[in-house]
Amino acid sequence: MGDKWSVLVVMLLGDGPRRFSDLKRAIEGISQRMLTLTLRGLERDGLVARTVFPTNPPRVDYSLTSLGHTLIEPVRALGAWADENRFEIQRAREDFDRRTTAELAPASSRSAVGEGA
Amino acid sequence: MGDKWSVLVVMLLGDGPRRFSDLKRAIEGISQRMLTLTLRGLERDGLVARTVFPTNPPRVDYSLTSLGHTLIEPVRALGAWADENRFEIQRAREDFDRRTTAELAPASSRSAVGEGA
DNA sequence: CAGCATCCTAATAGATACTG
DNA sequence: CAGTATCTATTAGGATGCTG
Repeated sequence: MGDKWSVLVVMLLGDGPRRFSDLKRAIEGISQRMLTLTLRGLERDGLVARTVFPTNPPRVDYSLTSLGHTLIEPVRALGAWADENRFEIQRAREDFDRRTTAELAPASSRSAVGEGA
Repeated sequence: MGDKWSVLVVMLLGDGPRRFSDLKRAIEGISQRMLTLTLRGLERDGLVARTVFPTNPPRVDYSLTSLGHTLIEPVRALGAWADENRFEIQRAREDFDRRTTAELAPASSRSAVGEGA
């Protein structure tokens, strides 16, 4: 998928299997519906395995498949990048927003101007 | 951002600067509106630089910033993963969909059943 | 060429209530 | 506990027309 919930779930399951509500608590901010949809999507793609224990109350474990495990490394690399650069990105955004909020105080256009090639 | 258009743009700009319509042609399937929004977003995050040549007709180059360049490697790793595993994922999806389309011919539930832990 | 503005639709997220 | 069902609000995205 590529969306943020899927990324978080894959990262969490990288440390081992987890139960539904366990994931729900761990993620914080995700609705139970989105967690269901996310897990269903990951399961569909063969990244996550779903194991039902027919106990009462019911228990369902989610774990990464072997394919899912191969995803961790590249995803982690990207996560690390995001983490390392989040302040620089934040700063860039603030700069950009300040520059473009000055849209009403002209005398300067929005972009760098290049020399004719 | 993380969306697919941004990923594609970053990959393309990894090979060097490109002009707007150049990108539009290269991406194929992107609308001019989405390309504008995507570039604006990347510019805002400090990943892409926009250079205007005040010629006639106007010319605008987009290129990766140094921050943008550091993104290429992790993004490429993820892209490589997706490429390597796309058939397996496709197969997993077909399996999953076949299994869940049989939702109307029961006598088997949707998931693996675990032994009681 | 490189866009911005506007309109409109379809997909998505999120909250809430209910079930085996 | 682990969901499903339903409804609403927000968003993404495409199409079109206009400008410097």
